[in-house]
Amino acid sequence: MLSISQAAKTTGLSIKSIRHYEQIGLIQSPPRGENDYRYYPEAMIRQLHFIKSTKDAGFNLKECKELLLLCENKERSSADVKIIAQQKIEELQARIDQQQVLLNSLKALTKQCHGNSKAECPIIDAFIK
Amino acid sequence: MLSISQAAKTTGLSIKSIRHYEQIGLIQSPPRGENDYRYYPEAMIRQLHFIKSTKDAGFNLKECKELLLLCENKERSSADVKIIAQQKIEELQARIDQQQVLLNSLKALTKQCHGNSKAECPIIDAFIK
DNA sequence: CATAACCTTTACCCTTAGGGTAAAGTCAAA
DNA sequence: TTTGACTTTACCCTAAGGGTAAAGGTTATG
Repeated sequence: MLSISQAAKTTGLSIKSIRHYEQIGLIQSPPRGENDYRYYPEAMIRQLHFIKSTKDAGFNLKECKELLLLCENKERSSADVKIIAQQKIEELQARIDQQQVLLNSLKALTKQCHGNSKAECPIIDAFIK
Repeated sequence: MLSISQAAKTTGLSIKSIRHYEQIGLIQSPPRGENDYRYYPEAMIRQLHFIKSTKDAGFNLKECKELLLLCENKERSSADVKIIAQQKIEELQARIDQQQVLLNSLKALTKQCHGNSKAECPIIDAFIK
């Protein structure tokens, strides 16, 4: 049984995050000692590891929860997992594309700006329109 | 003098946003009518337009404020504007790169998943480690 | 054994950029 | 005049925690 700081250290999560996950129901409440401290059994440590991985992979906590449920469900079909992954792929792609558009126009504008001590500035001008 | 809904319509901002910008000091408080309604003179409408443009260009409100100040400062140097734009370019590029990494690994994983009715799933397996 | 250094708890406020809603007052048109 | 549209302030909500305080528990050292 690990204390919360030990759990944080081995999973790479912060103490705040672990408590937060409990609060929003992403993990269950761990057993408490007589001192009221949280003590995490191995099964919960494994869950926390899993959450860390999915979070690092770009999933939000709601999606992490779905994946965790699938992870622990032996009746799952890999199709269900794949659907979630594909949705995230599309979301990521859309975000990247959108940011790339912004980046390109900002680059174009910036290239036109002399960047000197004068007030005249194509970047500002573009925003005034 | 435009009412807040007229200001919102012509600038493409929401009423909530306009009030919010006032609250955080991004714009000044507009004059009020006897009815206590906000009425926006043309100069403020131009500011709101400018804010809409910079926001659409990917800047956050703090940066919008900096740009607005530069916009209204006739002593500005275009170099100052260019620095802000270049910082945003780097920030956007970093975010895109990071998301691209996530996207690539998620794509690789998803390609390996059969997406059938069986429980075996390389995506889940990757997250368990 | 005492005390310092560290750990844990709950609770509260903070972040971004507003959205949603309520209650109350105001304006304009039929 | 009444109805519908508009405005006001005020409050709670979002995601994912970070920071801090106050209080109490634990451990290591002298």
